[in-house]
Amino acid sequence: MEDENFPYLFAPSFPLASLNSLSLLDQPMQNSRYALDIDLASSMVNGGENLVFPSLSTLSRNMKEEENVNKIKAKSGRKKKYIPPRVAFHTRSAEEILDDGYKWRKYGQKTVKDSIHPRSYYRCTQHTCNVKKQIQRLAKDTGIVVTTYEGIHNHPCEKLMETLIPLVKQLQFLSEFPNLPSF
DNA sequence: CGGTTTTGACCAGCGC
DNA sequence: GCGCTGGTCAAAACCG
Repeated sequence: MEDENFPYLFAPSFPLASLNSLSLLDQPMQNSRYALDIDLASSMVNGGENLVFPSLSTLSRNMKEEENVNKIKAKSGRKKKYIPPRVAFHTRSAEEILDDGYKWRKYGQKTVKDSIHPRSYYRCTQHTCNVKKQIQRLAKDTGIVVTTYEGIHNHPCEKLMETLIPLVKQLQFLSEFPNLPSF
């Protein structure tokens, strides 16, 4: 893959569940720079990996660039809070906790202005990894859950590895018998 | 017992 | 300054 950061940015199951209706929003949520509109209700209709993966790859690259630019600005410029790039997923779902393949630890919850529903704060449980996410319901449309990610995972997704490792082992095993009929 | 959630306290920006 | 708001800390509670 051309973007080395991409595989660690988002786990497969989360976007995969929503391939059918992923689209870029015109207006990003709050202070998140990028937003993706996802409809879980129409999930699993067909596989559209080619649709999603390139756009997430681009997002990852944009976030990295923006992070670098902002850090340089923060160093040389005046005292302003550094806001890291964020990505917001809009997901129509009754369930708030969407499985994105990573393990998270909740570290806070806040009632936010102009919304009945509280916002929850999560951190990636991997000690070396400081990726965070926020979860809240959209005030305007309660059916929509907004999941905002901040940072890029510096380790692979557990769930992804769980499924991949047996496959790789099997391939290694099969490769020891080059005369086997291929499929 | 170890990890996670809950929840009020605390703190840092921002606008006035 | 001062109050409001959003983000984080940390102690206690909770749970397998």
